[in-house]
Amino acid sequence: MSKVEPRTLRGFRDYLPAKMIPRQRMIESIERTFQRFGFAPLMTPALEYLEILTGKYGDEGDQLLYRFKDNGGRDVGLRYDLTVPLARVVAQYPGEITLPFRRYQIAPVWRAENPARGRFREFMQCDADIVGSKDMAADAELVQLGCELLEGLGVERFKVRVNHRKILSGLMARLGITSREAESGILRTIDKLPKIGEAETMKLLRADNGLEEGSIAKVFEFLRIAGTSTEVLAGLEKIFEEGSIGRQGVTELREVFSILEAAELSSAVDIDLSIARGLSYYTGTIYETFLTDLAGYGSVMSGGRYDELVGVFRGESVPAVGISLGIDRLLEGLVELKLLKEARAVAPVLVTVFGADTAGYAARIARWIRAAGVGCELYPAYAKMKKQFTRANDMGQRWVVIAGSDEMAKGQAAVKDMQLGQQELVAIEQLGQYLADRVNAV
RNA sequence: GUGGAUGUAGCUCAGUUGGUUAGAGCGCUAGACUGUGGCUCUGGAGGUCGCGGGUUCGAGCCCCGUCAUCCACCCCA
Repeated sequence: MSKVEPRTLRGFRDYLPAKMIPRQRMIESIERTFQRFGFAPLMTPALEYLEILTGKYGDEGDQLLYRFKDNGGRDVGLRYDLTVPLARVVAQYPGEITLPFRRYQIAPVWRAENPARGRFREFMQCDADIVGSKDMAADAELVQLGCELLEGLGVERFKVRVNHRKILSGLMARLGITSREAESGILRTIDKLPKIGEAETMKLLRADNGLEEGSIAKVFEFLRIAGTSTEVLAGLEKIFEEGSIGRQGVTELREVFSILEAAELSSAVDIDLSIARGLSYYTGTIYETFLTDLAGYGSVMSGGRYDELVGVFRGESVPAVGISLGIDRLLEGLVELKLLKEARAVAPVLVTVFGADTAGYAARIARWIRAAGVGCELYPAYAKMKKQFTRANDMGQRWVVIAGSDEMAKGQAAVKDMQLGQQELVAIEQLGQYLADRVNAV
């Protein structure tokens, strides 16, 4: 056989143990948080009929779908997110799903994007959604969940930025914009404000979006509304007439924030009127979350309300809100911030093996240690002690259990704590307990 | 997808106006230390100079193509 060049596809990555161990721990933490909030697990296939996926993400999104014909000639696509499959499931099993339905799903999604820092073609999303509630209690609950997800991962410095589609629609109504194209063009320009500044934004609004001075003034009257959430809401209320669509958005956001404040969680949450979100299915609140210390890095967690999406599959519309954490982007972000300690070994204990004469004794010791619930690796070859110690050191294993012929003769093992540099002789029947006490104390 | 930059050992990089056998640090490995890791010292292994073509007596260096990576735009988890 000719040699095949080992390589991975652009935008796709291998996760070696040093990354995979912390990643798996993150996923476990996220899953625990989801369950603590009463969300139930759901799994759906990676492949969907293409028609399920198309038309849900906007023109840009459609371009980014991985699509092909399967072996039977069917048009299929790899899922682009976990929200559309959820909407499909809710519509497909009306008899088996009790509304409001709270589910979580942790699974990879695929987007044929141009890879960049923190952006991949295959990445894991962690989604939680509440389907079947139109009330802001659900929106607030998901924001709270989002904050706790990040806190549970040890991320302290982040900000959830919240906006509302109806507020943006209200602005469009004030500008007399009716076409969806013009609207998304303007939103795209507005979205750049934090990056390019006011003067440039004005230029673009004039040049790219063809807005008149009066309209530009209205956009900035809107964008300059700043301050605490209470102040922003008050400012918006002055702009939007009672009964207008914009006013509805303000009222809903006000409700979300009053719940967050009462729950004492509003400090990590801000209103940001420039957040637009590209996915076209959002209809209400929208969220994007940024790491405070990585300005310019993409959103690590986002979501929003999509009251019309389920209706696409069901006829009657069912209101829904969701939030999605991108674990791979977050992981890379934490690596950049040096907040992630890479770990190489899963088991904290290494049992030495010197030769055929003591291998059986070492295997028996390892069995006892494992029976005590302690992760334990048996050195997989006959090697010099020095070599085995070096490995334990490199792997970050704190305890080395020496099972040589001297120990075997006495029914003992020497346990060395690599961190303290101290060593003790322990009878093997006490070894499991001895190590369990120490490992659990860490 | 568009524009710009980069591609030399496992990693970070050096490599003078194209000139014989391509270097350093770190890492890896063996030993100094014949039952003990981290520190130190000594030796060793490891490179189709991303890949393909061209110019040249001669290419890591110049030209073309290609692939990959990074940055910006775009968009987002």
